[in-house]
Amino acid sequence: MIVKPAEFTRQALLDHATDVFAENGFDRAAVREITRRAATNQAAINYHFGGKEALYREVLQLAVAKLTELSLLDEDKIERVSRDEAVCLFIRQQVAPLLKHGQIGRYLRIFAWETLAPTPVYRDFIASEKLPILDQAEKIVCRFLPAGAARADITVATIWLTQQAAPFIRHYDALSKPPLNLQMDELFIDRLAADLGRMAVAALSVRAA
Amino acid sequence: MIVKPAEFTRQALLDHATDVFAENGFDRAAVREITRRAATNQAAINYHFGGKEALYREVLQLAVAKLTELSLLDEDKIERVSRDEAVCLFIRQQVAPLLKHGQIGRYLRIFAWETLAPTPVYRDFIASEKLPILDQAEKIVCRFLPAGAARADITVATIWLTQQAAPFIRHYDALSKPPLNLQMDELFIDRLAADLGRMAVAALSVRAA
DNA sequence: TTGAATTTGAAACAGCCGTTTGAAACGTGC
DNA sequence: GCACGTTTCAAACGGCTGTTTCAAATTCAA
Repeated sequence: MIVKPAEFTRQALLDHATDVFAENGFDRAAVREITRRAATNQAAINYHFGGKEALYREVLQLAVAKLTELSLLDEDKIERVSRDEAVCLFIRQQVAPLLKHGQIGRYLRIFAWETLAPTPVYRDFIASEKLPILDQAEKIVCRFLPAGAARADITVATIWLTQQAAPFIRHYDALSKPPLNLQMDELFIDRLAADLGRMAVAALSVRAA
Repeated sequence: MIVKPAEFTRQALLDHATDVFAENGFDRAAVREITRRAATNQAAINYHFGGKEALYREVLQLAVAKLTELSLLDEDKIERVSRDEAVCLFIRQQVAPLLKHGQIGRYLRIFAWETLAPTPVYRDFIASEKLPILDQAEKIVCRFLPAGAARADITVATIWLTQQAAPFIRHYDALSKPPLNLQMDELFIDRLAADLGRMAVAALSVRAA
């Protein structure tokens, strides 16, 4: 083995932990299941990370890192492109993970669990490290709302925008399996992103008036 | 003094079970917590219902019954009013539970858990008993889509419409507690329903072209 | 090669889970 | 008052949870 075997175990744990957390959420995820998939012992999690919570914290950090890295938008670009285009790009980057469902989609699924029932670990996490997605969404929304828009209106519109793609992440199985059997190929994702983008632009535009 | 009849215990179990299931989802809901709140013994659940799953099934049935009863729409009305009005009424009935969060909102919260991680009980339930919400949404959506719309497009738009209010059900705590402290009074709900209604109408309208 | 440090492993720990048990307590008809 | 079916209760069951323990294995430096 090229790298240290210990590091290999660590990475295997992180990788399979991401799967199990995405499938079951933090609470229902069993450390025995994670270590079984990583082909190692239960004690490995406590040795390498210090416990289930610490492992989860590291997965969360990895998640935002990957999502940020693969983002179609950054703070500059949001203000360079038109507001309609910004919305479409934002929607597209939310829908994109449907394609490689086993790769990036699991990160979004972890956050989907957290929006329903935030764990203490997640609360601490977002308290210390701001999520770029939320900042992006707020910036975009503010380009549609009137200048003196109330804080509540901004928050409502921001939550709305961030959640536009979420139903399709959650209903992935319902869409791809019988009786619908939709093929989650590039064509479908492109159309879905385009449709949702146009819908979001239209919806946000009525808030501008 | 009135001693508690068996029916009283049954009702208390159903009521507090609804709370606990809404708060934690089926898996994390503990029968010990339910029976503790209902001021009775753990064995009561198995005596009155036959087990945790059977109790949950009964809660689900009660949920659709209540939601159907309080619905602003029925099959007739959907086609009598204008399509825009139908959308607004549909959105309003989804947002309304935010007001009496402890009463009907808990039912929506249970369904929110199920959309993320369907339990076997729920799968059986929707297989036998169709949810009126889904039928309503599909009927409304079809009034916007072209006549020969593909099944996939209808489903995507239906899922989209049913989930428009869901983020605010899920983020109830984030909205009503610091740092936002939004008062979930009738005025706020009215404005939210009106805003979301107009946005949904605008979004669905672009799908008609 | 030797010795210390790192990493892995099987087993056991305490705690919570849903369910079962069998004996009390209860209301009810005789 | 008695007996009977109904309802409640504390206790215990087996199973799963995350974590700990400590010996064995491995790695790496001297």
